[in-house]
Amino acid sequence: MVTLVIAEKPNVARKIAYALAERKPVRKTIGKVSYYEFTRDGKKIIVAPAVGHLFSLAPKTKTYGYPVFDIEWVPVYVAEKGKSYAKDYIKALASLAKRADEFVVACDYDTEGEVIGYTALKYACGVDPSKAKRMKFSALTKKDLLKAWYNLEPTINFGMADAGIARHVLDWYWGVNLSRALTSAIKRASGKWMVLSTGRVQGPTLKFLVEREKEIQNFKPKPYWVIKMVLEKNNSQYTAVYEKDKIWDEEEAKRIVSEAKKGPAFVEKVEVKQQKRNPPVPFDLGTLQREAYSAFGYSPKKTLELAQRLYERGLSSYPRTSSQKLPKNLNFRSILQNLAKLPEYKPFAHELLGKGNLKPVEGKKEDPAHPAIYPTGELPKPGELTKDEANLYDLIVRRFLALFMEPAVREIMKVIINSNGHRFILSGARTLKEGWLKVYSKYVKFDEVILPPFKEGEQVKVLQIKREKKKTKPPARYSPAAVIKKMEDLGIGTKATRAQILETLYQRGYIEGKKKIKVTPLGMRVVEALEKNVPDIVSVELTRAFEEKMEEIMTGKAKRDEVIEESKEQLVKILKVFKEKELDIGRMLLETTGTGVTTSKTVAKKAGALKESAEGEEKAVEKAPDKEERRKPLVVGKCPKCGGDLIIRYNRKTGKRFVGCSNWPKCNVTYPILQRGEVIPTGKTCCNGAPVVKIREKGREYEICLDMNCKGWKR
DNA sequence: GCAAGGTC
Repeated sequence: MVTLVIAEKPNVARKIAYALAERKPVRKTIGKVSYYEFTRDGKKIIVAPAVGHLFSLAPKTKTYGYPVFDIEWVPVYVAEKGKSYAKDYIKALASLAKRADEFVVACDYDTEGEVIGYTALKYACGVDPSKAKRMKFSALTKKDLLKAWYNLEPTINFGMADAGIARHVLDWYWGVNLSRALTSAIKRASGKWMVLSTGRVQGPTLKFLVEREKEIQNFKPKPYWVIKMVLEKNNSQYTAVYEKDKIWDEEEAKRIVSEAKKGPAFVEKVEVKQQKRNPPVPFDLGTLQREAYSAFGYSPKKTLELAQRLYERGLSSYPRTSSQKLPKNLNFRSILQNLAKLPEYKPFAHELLGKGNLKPVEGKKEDPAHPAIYPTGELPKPGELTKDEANLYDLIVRRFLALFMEPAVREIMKVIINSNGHRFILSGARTLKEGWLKVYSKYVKFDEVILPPFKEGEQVKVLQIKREKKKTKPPARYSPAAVIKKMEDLGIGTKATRAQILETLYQRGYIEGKKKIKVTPLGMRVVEALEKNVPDIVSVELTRAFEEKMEEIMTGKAKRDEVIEESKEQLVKILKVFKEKELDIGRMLLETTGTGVTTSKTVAKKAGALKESAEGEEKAVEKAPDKEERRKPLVVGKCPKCGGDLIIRYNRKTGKRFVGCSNWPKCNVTYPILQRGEVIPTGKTCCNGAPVVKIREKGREYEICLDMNCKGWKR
């Protein structure tokens, strides 16, 4: 009897093995994959990892059209570029499965974990998922893992697996079909191939950015006045502000100033309050991403990458967590002892080690799979970390140290000055007791405005009372960190995907600006087009609806395939209408001014996002009354056979481009051409009069002859 | 090529 235990990821496989093994487990490898062998209660056990999803959905037949609903599970490395690392893991599971006669899924206990386990069993191990048992644990401690091992669920949770599968399919149906529809629309209107996309998370994210953009565009600044009193005490000047912070009427402001100037001014009241400020809570990923953005200006994606690197070096814990709580059984003392070896943390760590009871503050958020992010106590070797890694490490360590420290105590002082019946407020604030600020003041700033003592009733020496004209400001643009927060608040995306989805919006040319995000005209039009035709996809309600359906599948109130079928029928209708209006929608996407209702006149001139545009194509849309004549194609040279124009054409079925003669069908000259990159005519010819074109792709440029038999032919 | 979700 050999039992194969499948973990969600390598690190967890190791932990499970160490927890379940009676002695030290034996680590073995297949390819690059480590797995563990050991015995327990006389039973041979192998623990092997997946690396997240090993299988992904892909269309059964390769077409470029839509709608497409015929999909299947394929290895991730087949479906997506850059996933070749998964190959070894699938191989390893397949080979270990041959030796096993019992299977246990030990992935994270959530819908995705269940899908990872289900697909690994079915497609990598080649076994019936209903034969497998389930290890159910919520912490990776020895105690919890052993308990789970001795209380195995008899089967995997098929409700959860079905809900998860439905989520994958629905996201694919909606996302891929609508992305294809958008891409197709802009191609029909412009003749240009440009990938557009949307989805259950991209849609609403872009939408709230668009809403902010509109608020800013429509914003009319409104003037108002503030009144300030400059006063002197102990040879220093201080500025108090009028109790009403905005005065909308200038005459009123004038009146207040002239009345207040008459004086006399005296201290009406002094309010002093002490405020206790508790340490900040442990880092979940979102909070870390926000803090790293405000401290260092790192994008959420960059922060996740840095945190992942620190994790892989063993310096900090797993980053993709939404927990704000530290594990109860973590050995804080030993972590602190190690951190004390680094001079910059030594005084703080020593202070804490002197305390009897080490109790960190904790936040509200929880995560069944992982605790909050903390330093492990492993120390970076000198020079091991890059500047960015070192910055993030410092942030994580200081945050950790702060958790155990005393609250800071702040004094807030408010002096109310009355001058001829008008009240002005002088505010001060200072830190009385630093507490955790000692270690964390690098990353959090509190105002220090120290006021001299004031007594109630004392006369105030007023130097000046003045009014200042100000204007209301439009709402601020979102920063990348603020987008992540907003997504969290709306409950769209996950901790692991939000940063990447934001990057996708940049890649699509929907948004720009590294710190202050601006929606491009293209981004505005995409939301407009979707709102008009597929309002569901830009609404967070779609996520809510999916969640409800998943809940129903899990509880057995709904069937997976019926839910999928229902969504498919809904999409079929939507996509049919979309297709009929494709050309209009495409034209609308190209517009950069106006409301988007006008059609062919206001066109592609400023479609700045169309980076691949070739000269001469853009105006074509203007005189575009008819379906086929709508785009003026790019001429790359003269036809060697009939002297006609050689133009870029697209295969109707596959959407692929090629070079063909404008006199087709009379002349049948065609050349294949690379699918990627911008094509630039050179005017030169080569073999048998075939044109030479320049291809510009991702900053690279090269010239090729279009004749495949040419010696210089590439690809 | 297109989604969103795990993970390196």
